[in-house]
Amino acid sequence: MNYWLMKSEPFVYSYDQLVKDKQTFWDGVRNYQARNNLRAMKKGDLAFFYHSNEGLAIVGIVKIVKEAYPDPTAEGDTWSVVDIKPVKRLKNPVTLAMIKDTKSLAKMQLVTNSRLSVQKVEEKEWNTILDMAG
DNA sequence: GCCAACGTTGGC
DNA sequence: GCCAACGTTGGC
Repeated sequence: MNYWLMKSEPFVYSYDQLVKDKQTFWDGVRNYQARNNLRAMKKGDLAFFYHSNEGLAIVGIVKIVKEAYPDPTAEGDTWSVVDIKPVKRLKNPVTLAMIKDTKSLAKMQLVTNSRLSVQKVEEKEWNTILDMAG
């Protein structure tokens, strides 16, 4: 089982919207690294849902319910999407500033490669963030 | 709104 | 295949 982190600008697609929709396909990824991460996801994997630009925090957890298939919004099968559904909202969002202040999280791609929109999260990091969320 | 970091494109 | 130019992302 692997852990991931997916980013979205809340005014484009927020965690609230996902809760409302119950389930969605994660489209719009146009970066090879991010796409490869999407393709590495397995059904049942969990991912943090991060709000970029506004909020700058991990706000919730989502579950991968369908593994990668061709992005219906793109030509051909170069790009992929996965289906996700909300698991739970974090009691206390974990902000980027908090993550940056935490030594054991300094190696997270969120810090070192902030532009990557789909990232892998190590189990230790996952648990640390869960602790921080209360 | 600015700008740094990064990825992609295209000329050579 | 290199690298300059350009576009996009995302933090501040």
